[in-house]
Amino acid sequence: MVSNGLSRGRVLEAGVALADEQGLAAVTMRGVAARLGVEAMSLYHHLPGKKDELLDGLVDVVAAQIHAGLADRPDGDDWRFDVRSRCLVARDVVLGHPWLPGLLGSRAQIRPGIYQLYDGVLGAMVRGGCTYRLAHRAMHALGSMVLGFTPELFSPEAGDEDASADALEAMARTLPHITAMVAAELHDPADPTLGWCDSQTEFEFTLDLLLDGLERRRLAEDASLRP
Amino acid sequence: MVSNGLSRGRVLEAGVALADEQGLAAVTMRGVAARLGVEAMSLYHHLPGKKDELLDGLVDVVAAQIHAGLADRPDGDDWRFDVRSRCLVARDVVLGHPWLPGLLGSRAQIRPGIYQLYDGVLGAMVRGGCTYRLAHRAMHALGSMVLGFTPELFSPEAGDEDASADALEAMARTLPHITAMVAAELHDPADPTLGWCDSQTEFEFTLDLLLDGLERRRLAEDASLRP
DNA sequence: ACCTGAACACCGTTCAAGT
DNA sequence: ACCTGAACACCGTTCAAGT
Repeated sequence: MVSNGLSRGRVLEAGVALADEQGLAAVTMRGVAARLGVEAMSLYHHLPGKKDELLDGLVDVVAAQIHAGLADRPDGDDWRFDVRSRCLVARDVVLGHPWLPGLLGSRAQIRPGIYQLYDGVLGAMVRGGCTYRLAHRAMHALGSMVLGFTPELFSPEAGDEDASADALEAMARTLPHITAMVAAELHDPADPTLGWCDSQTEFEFTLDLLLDGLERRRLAEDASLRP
Repeated sequence: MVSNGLSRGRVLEAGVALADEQGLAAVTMRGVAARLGVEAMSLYHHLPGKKDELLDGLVDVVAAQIHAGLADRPDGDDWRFDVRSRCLVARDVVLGHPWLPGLLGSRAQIRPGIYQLYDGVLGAMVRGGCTYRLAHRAMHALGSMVLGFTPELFSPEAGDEDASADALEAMARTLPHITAMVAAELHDPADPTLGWCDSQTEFEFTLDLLLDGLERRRLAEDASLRP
């Protein structure tokens, strides 16, 4: 036969299955190839970016599964319900691929599919009346819960310095809320303590959010024990 | 000379420095050895557990740094202040070793030094009047924020099935609050929906904690904009 | 005891060669 | 175009050998 039926999609599918069954360490070029009944070197034809592209592809596959799960999910009139259901869908998918958080943490670049997930949450919050700053902080808190990490949206790597006008337009099209958020925060000198993705401030904000909520639950438990 | 001055401590120190400078991928037996001016095979004498022991040792070094930072930190009369300062110290140390969360996520067993950190937070919360159940949920929420993960305390691996009476006694001594929490939750049939570390319930609890807190912040912002 | 050199089975990747 | 075999520089690890 002229072709083996090998394709980028089949290779990534095999990589995900291998990671699910034997962990990320088992995902080697030779291992994935063997699962497809093929030589390791054959993979390079379908993954010009080499193993980096394989690993990025694993992230893309999981991100696509999350997006598929989000598709048949109705938007409610309560932003909390909406964000909550998005997080639950994402978590449900990630539970089936427990290697994902570790993989995400080890990758240099964040994949577009992951950015799109954050963009959706951001949109739901802003529609619900949240400011971009509040939504930004929520992203960090929720991201670390669901995916085990949160990308620094403002870091130099996120928006490459050589970003062309075309690239910016494309970003505004696929990530409208992230784009708007960046614009809003760049032009908002209201709170100089926050500044440019001040991650320490973000961290303390989320920490206090949790501590305040826990104290409120503690007081409620106290009250119900001593009526 | 009869000895090279090589020791477990010096090997781990070199491993941490290498990880800090070039990332976790650079931490190879040969790489660490080269940094010490020695052959890779020499390391095995000081790390009988091989590379696994090296990686566990990196975790231990960072955990020790956090414990050192916690030592000169006064306990306040507000549990939130106490927990907050513990989290900030831990985060401060982890920022200097950004490879730690990924490493923790990839390790099978959780190190005693990490358990001790959780035990300290647990103790502060219980002293402040929190129930063990609430403190348990807080641990998951805070753990994923600071270390990027939270161990399943009740999983079979955590308390090995062949745990001897001696081992249990040692655990009760070094991890008094975790031991008490496990005991309390095992003998508390009050809430059958939670059960044995029901991680889905834990997740939804934390999620709602965040969403409720965000909604409260949103309403506060709204009120301040329209006085 | 502490350290080493040679060797083995792996890994990612290149390159020239097959069809 | 799609796939392969041989080869290279790495990796963790073993083992027999040095001191």
